[in-house]
Amino acid sequence: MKLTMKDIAKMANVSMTTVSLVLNNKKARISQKKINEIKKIAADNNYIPNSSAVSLATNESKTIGVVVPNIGNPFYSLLLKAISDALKNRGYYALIINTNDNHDDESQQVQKLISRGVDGILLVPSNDLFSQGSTVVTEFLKDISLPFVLVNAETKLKINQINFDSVEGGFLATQLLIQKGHKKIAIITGEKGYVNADDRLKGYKKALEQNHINFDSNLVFRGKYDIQSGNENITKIIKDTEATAIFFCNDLMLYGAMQKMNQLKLNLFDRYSIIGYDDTFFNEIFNPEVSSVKQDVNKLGSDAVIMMLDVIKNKVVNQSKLRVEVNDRESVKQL
Amino acid sequence: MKLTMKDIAKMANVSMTTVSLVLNNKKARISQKKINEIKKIAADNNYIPNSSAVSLATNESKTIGVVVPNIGNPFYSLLLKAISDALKNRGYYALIINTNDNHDDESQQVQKLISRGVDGILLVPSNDLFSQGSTVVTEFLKDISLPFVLVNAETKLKINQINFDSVEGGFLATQLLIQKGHKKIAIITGEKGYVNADDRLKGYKKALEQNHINFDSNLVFRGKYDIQSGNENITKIIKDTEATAIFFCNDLMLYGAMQKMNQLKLNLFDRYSIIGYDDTFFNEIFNPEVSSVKQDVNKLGSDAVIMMLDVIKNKVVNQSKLRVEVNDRESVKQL
DNA sequence: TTGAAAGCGATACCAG
DNA sequence: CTGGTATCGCTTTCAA
Repeated sequence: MKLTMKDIAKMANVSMTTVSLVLNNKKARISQKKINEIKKIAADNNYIPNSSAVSLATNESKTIGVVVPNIGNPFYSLLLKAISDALKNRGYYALIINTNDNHDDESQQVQKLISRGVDGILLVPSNDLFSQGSTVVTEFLKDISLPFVLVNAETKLKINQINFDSVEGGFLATQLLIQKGHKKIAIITGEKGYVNADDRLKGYKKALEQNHINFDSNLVFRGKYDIQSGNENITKIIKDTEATAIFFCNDLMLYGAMQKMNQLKLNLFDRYSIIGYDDTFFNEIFNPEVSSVKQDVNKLGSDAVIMMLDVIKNKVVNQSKLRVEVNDRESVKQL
Repeated sequence: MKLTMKDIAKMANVSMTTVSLVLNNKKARISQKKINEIKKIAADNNYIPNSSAVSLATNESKTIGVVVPNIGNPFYSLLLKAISDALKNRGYYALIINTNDNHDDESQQVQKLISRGVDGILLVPSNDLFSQGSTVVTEFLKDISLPFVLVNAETKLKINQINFDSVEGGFLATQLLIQKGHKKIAIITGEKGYVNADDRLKGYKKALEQNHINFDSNLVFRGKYDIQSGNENITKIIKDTEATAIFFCNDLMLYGAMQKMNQLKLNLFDRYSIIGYDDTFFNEIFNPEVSSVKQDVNKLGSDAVIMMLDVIKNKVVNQSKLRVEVNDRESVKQL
């Protein structure tokens, strides 16, 4: 029983063209009288345009596909929130796909999104993808036959991408620890190839170097950016190192370490100076409040959307790198 | 340059009908030879069907609108993950809208979703809606001219809905505290009308009553289910009550209270027996690990999706209430 | 200032 | 087994 433009045209005794013009506020000089009349009929009958028809005719869907590795992870969920709000404000819809950090699924879903007729794709890539090496990454990305923006990851390819300066993040975090007198600094970064993991490690090394501290590969640990990994790695750090400080390359791993320490009836913060990464809002509920590298996720999300729409409109290639800063709270203490 | 069915038909020297039949695997008895030929052409040329056209012709979009109050909140983000995974597994897409717990927006977005041509809506309502009273709720819901399922909230209306038994949750939590000898139990529930808030309070009262403990309205506090509210209410509880235990009706408020106590250099868990609600995974990283009412969010999400598809298919009215349980860890101690 | 009609890319009914 | 063709609801060009 849904009302169509044709119905309205009939009711108003005008053509469909006129109705279309009026309802889309086109600046065709239709008499004010008709305009009012048509608008009233539409409103009274609660007319709702059929967007499939609109899409078919205009060849655009006002929909952006958003591919995310894991909605459950606080970092991604906040990013998603920023993206979805930014899209909404611009009259776009977000078709959101959760890949569970599985590249096969990711790849399949991207294809489906394309077929689904989205105008573009915001791709927040899985760690699984990057850990497969740059050949796979390149192959995958160049197969995407639609405007897309790579979000929160970096490649050397000439494609649209926006991300944080992770080298800087790693550097700043390490620098802070060094300033406070630490020399034996353990780092838990992401597994080989994981998104941003190597950059954060690079920043760590750079800070050591600038301060003439020898790099010790025994202080480098890797995890999957999840609670479990924090759990496992803290055990190794206690057992195998003399570290006085730990740099966790994401907060979840830090929480995992806290958990483990609690189980062992030890206090993570008494034993080590700690700095995390992501500045998750949970950090401020602890005692001491946890210092962390702060990335402006809101900006990442909204800038990504802006870039996406720009790409769709102007067919340009954009690259953007956002600065990060350290939110120094209480968990880093003078040695 | 995109390939259409027409093109394929031409290339294969058959009609569009045949192509459509073949590509959709309809059981029309087309000769195997042609089937192979057509499929090969489609594959070789990387044919991608235009879904707007399909939707227009079939009048279904394989898309479900999902309206959520706040993606950033861990409870909702986990629910969203469950929903989006369940939809994906069934070949549906999720059009996700974040309303920032604002009913005006919620209402607008639902209308847009309808116009967008979704097949149905999963509505996880805002607290803002329910706090406006049942007249508004009723008006709003009965205006939705599309199959929809109300998720994580309850109304007396004869509509599709799925939620947790919050009376039971309130009861179980309180019961546990009473069993451990507590009689002065403060409760921080949601503000008047907030989703599930009154049910949890009802369960609290029921437990008191069954144990012949007088209800004391001075022990009842209300918040907005966020960190800030926990912050504010714990201050009042310390100052104005002699409570020995606190029942937080969601974990975020509990975290807020922890934060405040840390700032005051006090320990929440030393001073009070604590139980939360939602069983957020963060609960297990604390010392002591936090007891909490556990709701199976995954099941809520996937059951909601199943119900949604059932509703679309069979035009029935479903109602479902999921049981909850208490995950008793370490934060409730014998008095 | 307004209308007729040609698409957009599929589906599905009806013939043959 | 296969093909013509109307149809879905809207946009847009061209004429009037």
